Amino acid sequence: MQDTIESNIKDKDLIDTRRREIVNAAVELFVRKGFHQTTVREIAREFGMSMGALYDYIRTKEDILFLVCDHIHTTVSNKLKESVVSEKTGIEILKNAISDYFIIINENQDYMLLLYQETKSLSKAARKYIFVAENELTSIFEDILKQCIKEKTVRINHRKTKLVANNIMVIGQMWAFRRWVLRDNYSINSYIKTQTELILKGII
Amino acid sequence: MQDTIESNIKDKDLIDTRRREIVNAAVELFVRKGFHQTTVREIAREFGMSMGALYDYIRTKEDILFLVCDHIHTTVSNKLKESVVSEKTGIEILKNAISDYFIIINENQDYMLLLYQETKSLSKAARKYIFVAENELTSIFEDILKQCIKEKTVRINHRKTKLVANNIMVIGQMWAFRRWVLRDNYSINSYIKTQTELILKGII
Amino acid sequence: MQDTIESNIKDKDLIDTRRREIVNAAVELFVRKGFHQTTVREIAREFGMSMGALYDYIRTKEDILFLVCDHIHTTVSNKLKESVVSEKTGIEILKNAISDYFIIINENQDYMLLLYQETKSLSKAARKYIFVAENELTSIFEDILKQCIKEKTVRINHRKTKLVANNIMVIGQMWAFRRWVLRDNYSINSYIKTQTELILKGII
Amino acid sequence: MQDTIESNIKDKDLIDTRRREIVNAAVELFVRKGFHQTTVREIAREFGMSMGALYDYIRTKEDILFLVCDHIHTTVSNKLKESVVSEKTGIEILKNAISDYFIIINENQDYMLLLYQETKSLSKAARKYIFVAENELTSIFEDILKQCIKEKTVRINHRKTKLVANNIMVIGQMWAFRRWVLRDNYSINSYIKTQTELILKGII
DNA sequence: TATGAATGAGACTTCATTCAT
DNA sequence: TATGAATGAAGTCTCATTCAT
Repeated sequence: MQDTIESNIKDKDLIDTRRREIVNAAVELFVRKGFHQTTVREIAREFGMSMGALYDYIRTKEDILFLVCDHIHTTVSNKLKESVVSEKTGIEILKNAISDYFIIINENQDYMLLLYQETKSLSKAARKYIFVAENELTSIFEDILKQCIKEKTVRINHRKTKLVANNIMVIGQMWAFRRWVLRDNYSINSYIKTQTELILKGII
Repeated sequence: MQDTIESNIKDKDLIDTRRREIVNAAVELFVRKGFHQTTVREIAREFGMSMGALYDYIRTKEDILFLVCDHIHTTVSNKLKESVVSEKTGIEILKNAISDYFIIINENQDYMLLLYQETKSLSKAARKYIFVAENELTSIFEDILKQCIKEKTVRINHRKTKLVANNIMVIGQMWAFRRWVLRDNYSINSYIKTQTELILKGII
Repeated sequence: MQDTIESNIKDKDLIDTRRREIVNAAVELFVRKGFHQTTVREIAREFGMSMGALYDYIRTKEDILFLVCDHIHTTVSNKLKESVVSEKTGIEILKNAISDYFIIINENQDYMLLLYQETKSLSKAARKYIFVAENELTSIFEDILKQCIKEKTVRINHRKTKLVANNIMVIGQMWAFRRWVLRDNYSINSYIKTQTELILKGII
Repeated sequence: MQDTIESNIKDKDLIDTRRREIVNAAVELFVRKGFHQTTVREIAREFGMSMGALYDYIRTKEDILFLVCDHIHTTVSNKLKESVVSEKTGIEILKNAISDYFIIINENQDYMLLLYQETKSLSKAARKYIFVAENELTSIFEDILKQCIKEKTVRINHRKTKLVANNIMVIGQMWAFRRWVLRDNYSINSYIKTQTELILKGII
């Protein structure tokens, strides 16, 4: 979806490379200072090129935020999708998916924070795009739950799958958002174990 | 805790009055445009006084954000605390508290969003303050859970109370953050009913 | 028509005063360097206030150009209108009007140059406004010519009045635009005398 | 006079070819958007070569403007010079020259506008060059007028020839500059007819 | 001779904050 | 206590020009 953003540069591969570099440069700054507090100048410096060069690959500062958000989401999404492919029973897949998702979040805590805190600085269109991507992710859990229902290992009304899927997502993100509270009492592993139990008890 | 913020004005009562007005003026603007996109000029206009007057009651723009965040949190917090006072059994109190908290969130959706999205624009000290207040709120649920454990209506390890309390908070906030997804399938009442079931099943 | 331009300042009189100062500051710079070569910083410096203050009275750089163009046109226009009020015969009024207009141009050569060279840098709306004002000026000559026709001192088809009026305007402006060629052979007075003769011979 | 402009390229013919292409590319852009609003990138794109290649044939953006102005002037000038060669009486030649010049202007209205509006963006030296070329053109009319005087068909002081010649030029250019006013009432032919009458009446 | 990515100075504009009244 | 004009630093973005390939 990066093709949406115009560029002065003709070499498509170079655009990809440089945009990756820009994302890398920006993400740390955004995490540390937030989008608004980070200046384009700083990003260019971190990027290692001139401001002019930076602006050859994007059109506005907001484009950078979009690239960053898109990157984060794609990373998380891809990792989760990989992990879900499996031949096991629904309930096993669900446990694994929860575990994998929570671990991914744990490994990308800063990025998750960034993703959810700066979304509102995006244009409506970009926000919508992220929103859709988020829903896709949620539907992964929804699908697993539906399989569980079919296998009769989970006894909830079909209508509730979306809600439970969202619960899982949110409980996962909580590990990033409330880390300062949880850290004292839980490792990521014990967090996963405990939360999985609570979730499963609720739906079995 | 507003005393933290310096003011040119001597009359304490006047400070309180004016600051309430400032919060009222700012909150809608922040909700609509976000903190950074809102200018002090706009706030002053909405406030109905001059920029100079506005700056007699605060020291920086960030102070306004803090006042707003504090106000929102206090509102929610007070409402919840009121509702919890009761003579019923722990489990009844828990159900009521969940219901009340979720309803409060429903009635203050925009404010909740604001509270969690703009927090990072606050200074470290202010952020800490909000953080502590948030924890206080969480501990309300924790205490109820502990009472339930004592009454043996809830069978979870004592250690888990904090986690479950946080889960409740987060599931509640989810109603504000994912409203676009949930709105189609749930009213606030059916949301409360279903989520309460899931939560309770997990811990009983 | 200055009311079209927005301003942060509430005091209407102050707006007028400051805008006059801005016009004075800008006009010399524009004459010397042209609109595009003049920076807002230079204008602010000449204006004697900060850039921020400058932007309290206008919204864009182009606004300054508009103010300048409007000012020039109004100045010329007013002077000409004053001079035309008279009790003499049409032909006398015509001679006087030509003379006055040419003298006004002579006294505002730089401004005339500016007016006609930078017009295309204005927005369409502003250009239209100047265009209309220019036509008003032309119609002054047209009206005089019509009076002459009525008095039978000028024998041209009614239809031609507009053309002749435009000729007079253009011949007058020529004194500003081709000054380097004409200066060697003509003073403004001999220029007026000779051109008036040529024009009158053409229409009598 | 293009030799004034330096070039990296050795092949003189290639320089000429490419510069003609550059002029063709630039002139439409300048007409449409003005010199300052047109970027070198746009010119290169229209030119059909890279920016580097473009800069092999010029040294600065201003050089392009000069090439364009020179081209326009040369075009007009050549066409007029062609048309003047004749064996007729002075007065006939004069009428023809006026007619031809006005027709040329009519056919190159946009270019005339460009020529006179962007001149001030040229360097002093380039401006001078255009200025001299303009004078040459004027002197064509001057010479014809002198011939008329010699033939006693025109009765004006010798000194006035330059003035009248300039009048003719300016009245011609007026067709381009005031086209929106004149268009309703005149075709180019009726414009020529009427203006020629007025001019001749003035000098006979 | 041709390419086009890269440079970097500088342009316009905004806005939190102050201070004379 | 209240006003609002003024400040000026800082922000985003553009674009003529260069240079390695």
